[in-house]
Amino acid sequence: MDTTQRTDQQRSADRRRRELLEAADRVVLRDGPGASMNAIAAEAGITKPILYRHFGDKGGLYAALAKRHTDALLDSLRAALDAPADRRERVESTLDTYLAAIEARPQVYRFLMHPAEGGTQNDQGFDTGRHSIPLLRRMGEELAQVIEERLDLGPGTHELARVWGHGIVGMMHAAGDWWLGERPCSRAELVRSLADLLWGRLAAAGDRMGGPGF
Amino acid sequence: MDTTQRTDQQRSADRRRRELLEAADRVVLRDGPGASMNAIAAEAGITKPILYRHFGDKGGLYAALAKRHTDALLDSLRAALDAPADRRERVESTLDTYLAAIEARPQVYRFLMHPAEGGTQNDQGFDTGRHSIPLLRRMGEELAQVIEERLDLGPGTHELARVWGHGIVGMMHAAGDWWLGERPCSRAELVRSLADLLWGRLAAAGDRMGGPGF
DNA sequence: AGACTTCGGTTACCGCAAGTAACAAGTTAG
DNA sequence: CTAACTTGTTACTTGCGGTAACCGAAGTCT
Repeated sequence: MDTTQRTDQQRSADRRRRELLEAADRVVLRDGPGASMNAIAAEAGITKPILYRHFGDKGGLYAALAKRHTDALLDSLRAALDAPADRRERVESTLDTYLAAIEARPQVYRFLMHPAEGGTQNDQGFDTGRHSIPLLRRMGEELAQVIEERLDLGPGTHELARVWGHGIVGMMHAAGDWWLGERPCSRAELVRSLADLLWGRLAAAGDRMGGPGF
Repeated sequence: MDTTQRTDQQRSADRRRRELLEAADRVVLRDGPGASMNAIAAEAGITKPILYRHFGDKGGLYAALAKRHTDALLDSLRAALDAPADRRERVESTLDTYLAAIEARPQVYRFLMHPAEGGTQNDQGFDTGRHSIPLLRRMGEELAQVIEERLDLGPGTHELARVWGHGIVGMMHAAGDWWLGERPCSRAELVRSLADLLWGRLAAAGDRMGGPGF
């Protein structure tokens, strides 16, 4: 049981793990987030206990699965966020990247936004707010960091950037979700509308005559 | 079986239904959204099949439960949205009302944002985006309507208002969720930061020196 | 009065999915 | 040859959503 051996075994275990994840991916994309462990095991050509040996429990598997997609999406978002262009263009391009991703693979998206699913009885001692979707949290933090790095907002920049990061991500997510369901306009129009919102067009708009101004 | 009889029965059934809902409420608030039908029935002093007679299935019960809270929250939001004050004040008051609500009763909030929970295998032919939380959708539509009624946004007002409605609600939700978990600042500060974001401070902020402007 | 429906309710069950225990190779080390 | 470890299995337990079938106490019809 020397070092090289150990490494070999771990290598093999990692390869196996990746195979299992790919099988799980296929099943989840086919059957939705309610896919059973049995089904996943069958797709991978093995049986349940092996899955449990590798991932602990269903949550572990789903977390691992989510991490893959989350990382991938975050990478492309980072690219859009880092492109050499002015601020507005970059914001629009980031929004568009996100929307294009959820448009292209709605099942993945659906899975990422739905991961909790308390099978039996899960965490009772809940932290009053920890249930948020990991992907959203990560995107929020990431954006917050970018904002803080690049914008000069005076004192309190740190907190402000974080609020904005999570807020903007939430805006993008909710609008995207609604848009994906109803498809009321093109992606480009949606991007433009959201960027307009962030650019303060809500505050600048004139009141409609008749009632008190909004 | 004349009309009065029928009415009496229905009245009684409605009262019962309300009692059951209140029991369910207590259990869900105590045990979280994973509360079992057995537990709810026990809390109500009866057994499962009665719940099923009243609500069809778990989804029905949860939908009824969610509707109560959703309606209540929407009422208070409407009040804030309709108050006689200028636009910025009204936006801030609406944000604050929402945040105060989720702060006061995080369990209710948690439940409202989590209602899906496909028990067995549910809707497989999924509409690619219909899984969003009903409360968020309703809030988004409501806000969209208010925006459209009161703001003059030129051509395309209707679509623009809806995008903004859902986007703003999503911003509020995500930021609130994050805030509730980490409590990085006071509610008032959060409200101010979000309103600033909506007022275009992101676009107006100066670049930090060193990198390309965000 | 006595038979007949009709509530409000219960027990006992089905099916299914998560998770686990216990066991059966095959492989490598000493 | 045996001991330990990896990889896999079968078969089980537990718990939940959901349902079928039964039960008793009312009111109703004749």
